[in-house]
Amino acid sequence: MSQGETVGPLDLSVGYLLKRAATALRTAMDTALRPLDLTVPQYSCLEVLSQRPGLSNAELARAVFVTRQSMNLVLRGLQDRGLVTRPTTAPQGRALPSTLTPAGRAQLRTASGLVREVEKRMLEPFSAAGRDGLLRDLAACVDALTPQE
Amino acid sequence: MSQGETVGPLDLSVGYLLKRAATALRTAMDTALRPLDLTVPQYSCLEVLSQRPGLSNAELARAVFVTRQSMNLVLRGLQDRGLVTRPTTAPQGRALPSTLTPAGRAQLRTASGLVREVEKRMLEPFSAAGRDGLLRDLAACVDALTPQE
DNA sequence: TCCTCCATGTCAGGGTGTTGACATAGCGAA
DNA sequence: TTCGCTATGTCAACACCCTGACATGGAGGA
Repeated sequence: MSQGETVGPLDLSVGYLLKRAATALRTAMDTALRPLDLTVPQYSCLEVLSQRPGLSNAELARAVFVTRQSMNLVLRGLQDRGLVTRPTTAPQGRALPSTLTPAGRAQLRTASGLVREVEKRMLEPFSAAGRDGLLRDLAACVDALTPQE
Repeated sequence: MSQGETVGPLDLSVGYLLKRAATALRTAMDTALRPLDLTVPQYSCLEVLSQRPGLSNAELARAVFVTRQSMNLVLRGLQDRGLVTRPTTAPQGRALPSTLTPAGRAQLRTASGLVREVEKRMLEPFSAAGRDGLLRDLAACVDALTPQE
């Protein structure tokens, strides 16, 4: 059953492989982050927040491509674990700017190492030029699919 | 907000772009298939069933990388709409081989055209060689991430 | 023969993400 | 000033998929 049968032209479809690759990466990241009790969305949130501190819930949601509601749950979980702080009252407007706590920064550091390890494993068979090419190709796919260019 | 701000090194991460590309493709396929009242898993099921008729629920699930339970729901929906037939009693063993009905084949034909259109749009900026290279690169990523080589 | 192991289909429960909706706070034009 | 318009945070309901579990049917070894 493994792969001896007639697999059909599915393996020749870019869409099929794209999904397979994304799923494999997601699974690998998930298992790598499990010892830290971090899900992939939680890690993504920490990473974005580290690069752009003070982002509001809605801005974070847009950056990670989820809804505000989902990001709110993620943020609340991180908040309860003391990895992220959010003021109880909005400094101006309604946006509550989130920031990493020192514990959050430490957790992110180890998590980032693990994730980078996974990416390195995935990109092992590539040369530096090949990696850049893949990056460019994926970006081209996204651009071609995005309606409002 | 669009993309003028400091996006940080996120756009340089292959994992990030992989996820973005897969999400964009999924969304595009979903909107393309919406007029036919087909979800992406339903379409995938029809496509696999067309290439390998008589597959059982469990085999279909493995082919599409979902659980038997999820595939069972998909299959039941397709069955209720008359696109797929499944015998009520197993010819042998417990497996119930599924087959496309003529209506299912017709629906798949138009759906397949729409999906192919989306893929064509995504691959527009690529040459034939570039497309093959992308295919090969994605397969390499999957292989590098899959534990049991 | 009988018995153990494996695969299949199915049911129940939980987790996670989404859509829809609502109240509130700032901004800009009449 | 006052009236929309937009954006934000939050609640509820729903859908989807997964993990866990169970009963049944076949195959292979003692």
